Amino acid sequence: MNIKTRIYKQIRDEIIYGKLMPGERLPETKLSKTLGCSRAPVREAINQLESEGFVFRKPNRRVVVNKSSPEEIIDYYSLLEVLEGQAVGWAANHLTSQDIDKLEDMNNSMKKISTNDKTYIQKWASLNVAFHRFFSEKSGNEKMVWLVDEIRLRITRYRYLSFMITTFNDYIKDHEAIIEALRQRDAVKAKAAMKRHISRAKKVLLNHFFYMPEA
Amino acid sequence: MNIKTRIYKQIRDEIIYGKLMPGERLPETKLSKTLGCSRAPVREAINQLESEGFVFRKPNRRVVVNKSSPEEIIDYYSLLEVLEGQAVGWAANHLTSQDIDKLEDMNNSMKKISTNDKTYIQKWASLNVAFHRFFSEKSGNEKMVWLVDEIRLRITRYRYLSFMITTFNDYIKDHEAIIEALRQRDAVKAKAAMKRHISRAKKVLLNHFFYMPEA
DNA sequence: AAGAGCCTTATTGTCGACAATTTGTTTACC
DNA sequence: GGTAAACAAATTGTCGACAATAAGGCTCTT
Repeated sequence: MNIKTRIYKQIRDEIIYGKLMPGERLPETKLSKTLGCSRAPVREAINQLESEGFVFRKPNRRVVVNKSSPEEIIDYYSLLEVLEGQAVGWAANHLTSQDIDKLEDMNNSMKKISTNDKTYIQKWASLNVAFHRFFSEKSGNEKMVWLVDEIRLRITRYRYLSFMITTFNDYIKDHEAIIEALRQRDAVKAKAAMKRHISRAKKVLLNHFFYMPEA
Repeated sequence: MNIKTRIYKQIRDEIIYGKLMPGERLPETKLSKTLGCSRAPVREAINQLESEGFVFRKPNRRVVVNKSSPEEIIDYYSLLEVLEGQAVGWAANHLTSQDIDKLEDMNNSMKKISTNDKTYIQKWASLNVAFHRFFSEKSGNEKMVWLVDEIRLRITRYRYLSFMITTFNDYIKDHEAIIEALRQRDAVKAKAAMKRHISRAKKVLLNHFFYMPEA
């Protein structure tokens, strides 16, 4: 693998998992020393992180980690509601019953994940991504896949937190409602169910991390 | 201005205006010689163009100009319908009557542009961008601005062609319909009008450039 | 003590060079 | 004649260096 790619993933993950905090500066020279390579790959990695919204350049050309904010969560999730809702609506028209079986399998696998399993967050996350990605892939619009992926990448930070606080039962029921609507060939209902599902995820996140009562 | 930025704009414009054709390769060494700089800024410019969908890397790490396709037009414009439609719907709730006046002014300015003016395409384009951008800016969702800009950047190639073939009257009437619906405070109607408008632009483009009868 | 102008230091922007990889071409073999 | 190995050319990935720019600190003045 490229040095650039390795560096990129490393820095990105440190941002996602909260090791690099918002506002923290990312000087190329220091990073290249820490990571044991020259500035060129570090620079490319940072440029990519900038284009993906993880970091941004201040007017003085210093690069800092982007901050988290409830507004950002609201904005991204509201767009996901619109886009994934539309994706489900489009996909509903040409999903085969085998496709729907596959969705059900994924959801059942999620149901079986035990929170005693040490890697349950990773397992849930990857199944959940696959479940959601299924719709954009079957929407018949290639660019929908790109767009939803782009947004989901940008909210990975938040979703990682979300996974640690949620009892997944509500989400699984949401998924079941979507699947049920698809079985009935009711595109409008399926779309509405997806929007509700994403809206719930948005609220869960907002409640836990920004509007928490002073306990 | 940065060398990187200058190079980026130059290459991007050559792609947009059809000077660099789809499939054409972009070797860093050759470009740096042509453009009179070292490889570093060329490389950064190309990376940015890649992240914006203008070029892509083949498996052999050669970079080539992305091809145009009717599917791509359909996909991008369909997403714009959804997103800009939603933007209008959201914006409708908090647009002041001064805001609507401003929209009307822009549309009237577009109406007055004469095709005898040599720069009429540029004038139309910038007013049209401002008109459309107004809604995402007023949608109350910052990320909507980013998303719509991102998509519109990617279809600049097509829109440039579109400007050369269209009689703008239909578009101006579409805009008027949107404005009228907004004056009536009818968000649903305004949203539908915007979707129709973008759908029309999509069809115009498709008809002229890909389904042209063998004349 | 507050602010303006220098000096030092940290950081980024750009360069040329080399190593690694891929492509294209020639040569040898069946 | 066609295929494979060997070689040459083109291209990218990475490096270290230097120049340009901005930040932080120092002195001097008021």
